[in-house]
Amino acid sequence: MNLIEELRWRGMVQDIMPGTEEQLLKEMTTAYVGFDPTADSLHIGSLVPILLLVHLQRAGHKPLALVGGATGMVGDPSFKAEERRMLDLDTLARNQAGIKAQLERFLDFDPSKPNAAEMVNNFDWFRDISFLDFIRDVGKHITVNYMMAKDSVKRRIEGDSGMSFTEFTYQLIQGYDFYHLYTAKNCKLQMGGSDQWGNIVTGTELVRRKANGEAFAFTCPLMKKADGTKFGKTEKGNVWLDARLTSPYTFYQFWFNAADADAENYIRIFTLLDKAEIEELIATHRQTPEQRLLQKRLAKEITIFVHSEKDYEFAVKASELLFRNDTADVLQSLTESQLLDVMDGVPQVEVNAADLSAGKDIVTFLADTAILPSKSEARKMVQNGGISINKLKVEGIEKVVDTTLLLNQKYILIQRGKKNYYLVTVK
RNA sequence: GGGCAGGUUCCAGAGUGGCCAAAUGGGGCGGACUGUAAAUCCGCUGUUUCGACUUCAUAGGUUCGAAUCCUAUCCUGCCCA
Repeated sequence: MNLIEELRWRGMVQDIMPGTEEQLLKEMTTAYVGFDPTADSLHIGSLVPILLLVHLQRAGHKPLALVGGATGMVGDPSFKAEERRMLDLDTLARNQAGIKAQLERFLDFDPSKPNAAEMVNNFDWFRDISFLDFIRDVGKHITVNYMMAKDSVKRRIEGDSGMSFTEFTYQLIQGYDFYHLYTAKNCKLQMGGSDQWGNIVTGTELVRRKANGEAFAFTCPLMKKADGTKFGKTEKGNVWLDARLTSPYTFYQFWFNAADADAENYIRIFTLLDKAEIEELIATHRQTPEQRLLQKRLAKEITIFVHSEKDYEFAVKASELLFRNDTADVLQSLTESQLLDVMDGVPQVEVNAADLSAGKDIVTFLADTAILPSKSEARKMVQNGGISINKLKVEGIEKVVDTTLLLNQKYILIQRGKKNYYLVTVK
């Protein structure tokens, strides 16, 4: 299977420019994907473009990862209802560094290889371009009519919040990136999410008009969930690749909880397992969906890919303890190191020994420890039966939290809802 | 620059002087059921020492009383120039 066939089978090709497949078969091709420095870590939404680069490199081509230092200063309006808030320069610099460090993990940057991955930052070439130069050299080639016709900006043009000129410029800036990489690094292909199609095509257009060259592109469908909700979010927000922002346990749980219909797509997109193995897994899963074999395998593969084998094992161990039903007794019998092992990655909360020996009512306790944001929410949660201590449900708001509840003389396990755990440690 | 229409709680969107912490829908959270699923059903969804307190773009004002009326400012959309 060639690269495009492989990606097609995995469901990773949405739009493709004619000639792209031929180009990839003809020679080692340099291709790039852009990453937005909106945070100092990538999240699992970025995993799809990362995997595009991984597949590309495995197929013998040369991947470029572009960090959008310049584009991040402007903000991509594509399909967004409202303008994004601007990031200050320090934040951007920090974010770029964080993202760069993460990408290094997934791609082979060994310079001795002909198709070594490279990292580029578009701030490096935009820094020295003046506004006048830009509008004369680049703006001349693209009409406003062309730019406005893009679906990606339609929502903003027709909507009721407007679009600033800054944002409107975005597609030209991104388009120029492609032109620059084409001339500087012989980069002939851009990939990205399908929401980037408009921006990408502006780039190929610039390459054609300004450099009289031919550039190619394809996009990958945006991740969607079968129930139509947004991919990549949990109750707590984004699922990040950085273990400090999303623990490996939470990360593992995210994939483990994938709906059946989604898991079949995810395993093709997010793992590098081959076709035969994936088809077999799916077939088995359809027969016994309640065993969640597909989700387990999916979660395993990605957790190891993004974190490590060790992190994966912890996550499994913790999941078993936290989700088995009869574990109130087991919990009591754990030694301190066993407990800490399993709770690795569960948010930890500290509390004063003095406070606890005096005893605190459950509502105050939950609010003080910030497990719930306010007393009224804490009260409602307890009254709804949403709080458990050491795997035992709290029956009413009269419940007092004191030292009698301590596990190993220093821990209390608080559970909010079914899936949210907090380990309270006495200081 | 001119005219018109707007800015309401997470979102959409009611409310045009007291009955408004503010309808309804969505989303979110919790519970039951389950496969740590989907669907369904139920509860909650500004804060609180439960007496109150702070909210309806911002700042002033009228009134016993304002999200609702007045003035100024900021922002957005549409139309005209």
